[in-house]
Amino acid sequence: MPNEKFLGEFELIVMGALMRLGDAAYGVAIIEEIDHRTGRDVSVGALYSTLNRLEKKGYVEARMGEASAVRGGRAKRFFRVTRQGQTQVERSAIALHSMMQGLPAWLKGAQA
Amino acid sequence: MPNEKFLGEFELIVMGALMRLGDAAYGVAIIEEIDHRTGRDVSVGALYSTLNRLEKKGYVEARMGEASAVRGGRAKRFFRVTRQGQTQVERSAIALHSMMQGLPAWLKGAQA
DNA sequence: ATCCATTTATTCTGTTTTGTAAAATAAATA
DNA sequence: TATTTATTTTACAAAACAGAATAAATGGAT
Repeated sequence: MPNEKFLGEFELIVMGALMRLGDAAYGVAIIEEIDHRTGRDVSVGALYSTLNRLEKKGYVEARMGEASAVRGGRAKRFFRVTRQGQTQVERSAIALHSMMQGLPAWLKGAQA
Repeated sequence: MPNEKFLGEFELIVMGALMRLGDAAYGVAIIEEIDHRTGRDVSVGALYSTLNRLEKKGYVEARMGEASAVRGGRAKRFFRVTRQGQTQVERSAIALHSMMQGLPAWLKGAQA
């Protein structure tokens, strides 16, 4: 029996952003949320290819929104974490925590 | 200026194992440490290619040990995290924590 | 009313880096 | 010289990433 997979580093970051944003989770908002929390400058390509991959694996679901009445207000694609996705985040969190708990570098990260 | 990179998911796991093992961090011991803590079945190839990449980036350092007086006791290659590597683990920890803190899935992982 | 520049947004294309398994090789002892 | 512990090599799959292309909307000029 082969290994069950864990979420990649960026996949986990994106899942976190989705969970935080709830209903408001679409492209630009996700990029801004990640930038705001981590200072990371995420390219659109990086984000969407990750979202599509997560969708294919059944860890996120997408729904189409409606166009908004502002210049360029094209319809958004909103994402949310599925139950399966939630489970995967937990699995990754457990693995990471088990491995890193108690280490100074990790604790330092927890405070910041 | 492009983005500074973060450690990958498995890279972070390996760095954690090195920190835990201290002086005793070599191939088999690292694999066993990861298996023990996470249940993950790491192949030797996966481990060494990751260690070599981390070494090339200056995040770990290797030293050769001496052969041990047991059947097949070939000399081991021991690894330790460099100061730069320590910094990278912190950076990744901070990013991950900032993104995930407060989320139920993450907290659940922290307990387990 | 229609064209078109501009804006917000997603999709597509291609490349690099990371993750992985398995086979090959090496160095030791019994 | 067979067996054991260990590392190295090889080859490929998956994840991360950037940037260009495309799409769909509005606002203003004519």
